[in-house]
Amino acid sequence: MELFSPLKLKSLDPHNIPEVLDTWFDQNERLMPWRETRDPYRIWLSEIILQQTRVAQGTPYYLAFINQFPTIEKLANAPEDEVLKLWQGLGYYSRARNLHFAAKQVMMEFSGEFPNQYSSILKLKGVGPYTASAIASIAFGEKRAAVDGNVIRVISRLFGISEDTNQSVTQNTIQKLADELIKDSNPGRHNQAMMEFGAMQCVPKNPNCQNCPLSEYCIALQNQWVDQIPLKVKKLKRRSRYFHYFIIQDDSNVWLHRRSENDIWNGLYQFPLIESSSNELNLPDAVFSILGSLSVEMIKSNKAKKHVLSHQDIYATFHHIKVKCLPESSFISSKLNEVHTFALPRLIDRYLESNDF
DNA sequence: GACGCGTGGAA
DNA sequence: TTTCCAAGCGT
Repeated sequence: MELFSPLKLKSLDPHNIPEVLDTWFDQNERLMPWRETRDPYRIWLSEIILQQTRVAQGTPYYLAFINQFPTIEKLANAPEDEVLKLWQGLGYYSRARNLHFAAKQVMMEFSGEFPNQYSSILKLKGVGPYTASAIASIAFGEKRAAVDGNVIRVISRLFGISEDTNQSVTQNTIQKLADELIKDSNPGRHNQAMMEFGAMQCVPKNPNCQNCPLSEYCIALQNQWVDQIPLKVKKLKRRSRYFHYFIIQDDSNVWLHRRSENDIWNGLYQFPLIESSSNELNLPDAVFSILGSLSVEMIKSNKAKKHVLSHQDIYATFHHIKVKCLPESSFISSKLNEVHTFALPRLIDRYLESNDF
């Protein structure tokens, strides 16, 4: 089957794309800690951290993990709390749990030897087709096209694919083109070049097409479709959730609440809260509720995206317990156990840093 | 196949 | 201010 259709254009021969890309990568590759090694453990760790995460955000976490867990064995032997604590603030916490689980998988199911081919790497929890391809190609030189968000964007533009890239049919088309492009390449390097190109040059918004080494190959550019490709049919509307946090403490303790499953921040710790659908909160009811039913699950709702703090400054006294609604900063306690992984860690930091209680 | 999961930066 | 979205995956 001819994947690079001659009918599509007047663009140059797509078979030359990998070489052009390789030259571009020579001149534009960014230095990253995980690019200094072919240790599959480190490649894997970096790939998990970078899922849906920018390099700048993930890099400090990568360094902290390597520092604390230089080998996969040390990671596997650590308590899960310790792994989660190190992940604190990065988001998508199931990645941390799966990371820990997979480390134990490697120790138990692979005798401590990191799996060395796509099919077995794919068995690791938290590793899907993209990540398995990336590890197999970068650490072991296997010819697997790793297709992530960057590659989807680059290929859909180059080949003028205007269909919805959220559809699996479209993704299959893109995967085939990616498979075609990786032939005759150094696969690990080619994959990284594709992703780097998407991240640096063929960016989502306002890419600099006037100064692009692939402009002559780009069907989207020739048709002035660049700002419409890749097409992603938008889904659900966002909704706001309002979390009113309370700090409840006596002289030496602060009340913490552990969130439960089927909602955001599963298993993480936080101050007890009242959730409402608007920014308003009935204080007496809220205080009564928070003190009377801390063990009762708060009302849950789906499709949440944003968490807004109430700024009302509320103060009440129940016996010897002080209750205050948290406006972005509050008071201090030394009794927050370090092993807890907090939702909204920056909020906790502000609490710890203040001295007015 | 649709949905849920986090955070921070950019426009 | 709001919206988008960034090296995806599990259920």
